[in-house]
Amino acid sequence: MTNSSTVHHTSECVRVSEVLARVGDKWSIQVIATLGEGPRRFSELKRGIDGVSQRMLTLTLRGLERDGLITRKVTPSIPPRVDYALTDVGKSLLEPVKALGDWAIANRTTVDAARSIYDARTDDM
Amino acid sequence: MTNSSTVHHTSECVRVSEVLARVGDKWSIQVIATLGEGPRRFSELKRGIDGVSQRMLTLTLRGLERDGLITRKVTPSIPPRVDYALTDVGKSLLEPVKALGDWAIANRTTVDAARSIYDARTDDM
DNA sequence: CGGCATCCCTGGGGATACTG
DNA sequence: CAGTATCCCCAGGGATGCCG
Repeated sequence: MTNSSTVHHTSECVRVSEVLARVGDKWSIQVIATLGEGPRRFSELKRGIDGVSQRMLTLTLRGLERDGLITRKVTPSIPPRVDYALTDVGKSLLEPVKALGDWAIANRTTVDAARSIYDARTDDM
Repeated sequence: MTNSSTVHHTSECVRVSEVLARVGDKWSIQVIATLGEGPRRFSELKRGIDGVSQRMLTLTLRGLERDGLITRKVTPSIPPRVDYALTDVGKSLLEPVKALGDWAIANRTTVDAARSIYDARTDDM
């Protein structure tokens, strides 16, 4: 399929880009993956995801909630408690993301090697 | 990584993040998808990928080449000619990326609907 | 044609402080 | 505890111009 499928593939690519824009940001997948193990409180997520600021965690959670990938359940107690969990849609996203993760694991050494070679080739120039 | 069950999943997530950092930028998947149809010249890629500047296209291609996902073949003629093509590793990446694309297509209306609802709920506040 | 180099500006995202 | 608000910095990336 070299030529004829160009048109519709392009429109698909835009969609893929949008998903990657959603999922490809710095923290979303880590949140999704963590919630893939089960519901978590805000502080649990913050502790579990290394290096995330509460600002970015909040923004990430808001974005995922907006897209219907996670739910946000507030328990107005003292101290307050907020639980996040994947929706069914969110869980379904877990599958292709894991596929990408498997690819990453499977090809990490290959990619790293390619980088070393490329860097070595370009250093002495 | 605080407890034992999250250990291996966390290290995987870092890898996934790295892949998404590579593939999740603004142009990489579009380049990969286009090259998935067959080798392309620089100008063909530029024309085929809407909105990309030659600067970003160059940077994207360099990054993908560095990671061993594409090859760059220079034909020193007048005018010069440069052909890009996916490597086997690059082709293998096409699979999980397409899986993500399929998810995007399958869930686009659902996600869009969730957004509309969320935005409507937050507008009147 | 296929680049690099330069300028410049936007916004992603960290650190910190305050609130219900 | 779970945020919101503010400040600030720097990398991503567009526009333009020059070169082999």
